[in-house]
Amino acid sequence: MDLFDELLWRGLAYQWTGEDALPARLRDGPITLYCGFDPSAPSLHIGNLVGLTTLRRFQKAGHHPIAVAGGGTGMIGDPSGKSEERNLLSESELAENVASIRAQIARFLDFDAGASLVNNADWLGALGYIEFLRDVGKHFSVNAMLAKESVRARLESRAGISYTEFSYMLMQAYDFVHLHETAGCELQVGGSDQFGNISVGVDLGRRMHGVQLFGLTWPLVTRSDGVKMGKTAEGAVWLDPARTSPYAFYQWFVNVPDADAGPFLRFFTELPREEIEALEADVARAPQKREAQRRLARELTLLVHGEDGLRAAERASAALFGGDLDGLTETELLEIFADVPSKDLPRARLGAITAGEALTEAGLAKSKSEARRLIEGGGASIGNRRIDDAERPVGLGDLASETVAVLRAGKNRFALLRFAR
RNA sequence: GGGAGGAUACCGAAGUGGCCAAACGGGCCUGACUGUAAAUCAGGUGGCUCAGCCUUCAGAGGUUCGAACCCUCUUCCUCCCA
Repeated sequence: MDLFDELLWRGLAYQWTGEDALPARLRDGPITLYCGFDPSAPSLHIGNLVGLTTLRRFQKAGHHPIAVAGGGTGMIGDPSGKSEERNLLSESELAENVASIRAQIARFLDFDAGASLVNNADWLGALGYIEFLRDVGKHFSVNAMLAKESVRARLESRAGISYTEFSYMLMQAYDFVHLHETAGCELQVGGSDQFGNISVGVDLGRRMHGVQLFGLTWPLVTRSDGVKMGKTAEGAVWLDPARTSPYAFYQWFVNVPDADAGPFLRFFTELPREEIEALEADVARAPQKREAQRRLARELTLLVHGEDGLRAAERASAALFGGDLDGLTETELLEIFADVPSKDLPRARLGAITAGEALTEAGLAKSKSEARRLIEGGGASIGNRRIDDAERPVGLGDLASETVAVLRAGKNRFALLRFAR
């Protein structure tokens, strides 16, 4: 099975330009391709995973991936899928973000073996306006631009679209052509929402240089239960362990609905077809074991957080979901302390702090009222014991070990409180 | 430029002087049932020193014993006329 067939099988080839010419070109020999990443936050998140793993697949198949941090386009703002004009970041903020994202991309791509990361601010920033209008803008028809879905949606909305965002697609198209000129890049990959922007780049390549460029998009990844991709009650699931612990990252994948486990294994992992099909059969036969979800979580946690991160995530998960919370030792609890949401409190508060306050301090409830409601609804416990009174103090008897109390909200939200001496 | 109608909690949307911390729907949280599912049913969904109190109904003033609701000004939005 060659790369393109594999992408088809995995459901990653959703829409592409050039019809049969693209798979033929891929069979022809190594190709240079790129995928853009939005540097508007200092960390990538789960939503960027498909792009990262797709570039990785190409590199493993002998191609040359370029990750493009949109430091320049990030200063403009992509109108695709946005209902209103977005806030622009400063140049220095973007530069900082690009720097921290580089380390995350390095986990997926081998920069020593032909992969590279570039920041489009480097060439877009140097571009003169007149030069740009003359060399690039000349090739675009406003009539055609107005017909693009991303623009049309905004023209019809009350928010409208600024000239700045309207120009976005020209910038992205120019990126493609520039990468072709400087690095021989022939293919741009992205999510299906990018197909419009990508095909504009393909057109520009033909008009400016008479070359055939290609675009390939994957489908929008969604969850069958409607949970937003990479979202939890606490917010996005980030790749940065300081923002989302390996434990939380791992847990997000363990909790993927059965129906999505197979597709996600295909999208995100490099497991071979037979193995994925076997795991899908496992889900059908014994869904309660979550073999597929566990494997998915394991593969991705290993890739993103390394051996140590995976070990910590599995250790914490086994301890908390193992059933016997009271059987945990101080050492075990301290080991998982860093991975699970947790907080240190002075020993003096032991015996004085109420259960409601403890839940709030631990971050399981946003306010004491919410903690109270949680308790009244029977959804909170310390160790394995349900809390029945928000006012009852948390004392020595509630500790699972010498210093640590294990709090739980609902079925699977845990937090630790440590009352150190 | 003239005229009409709007702005309510995460979102949508009722309410138009006291019975309003504010109906209903969605979302979200929790319980039961389960598989750390789904579906279903039930409860909850501003804050606190919680049988009470405090801050909310675009913003600022005012009328009133009492205002989300009435009046004035301001900001923003929609529609009609030019």
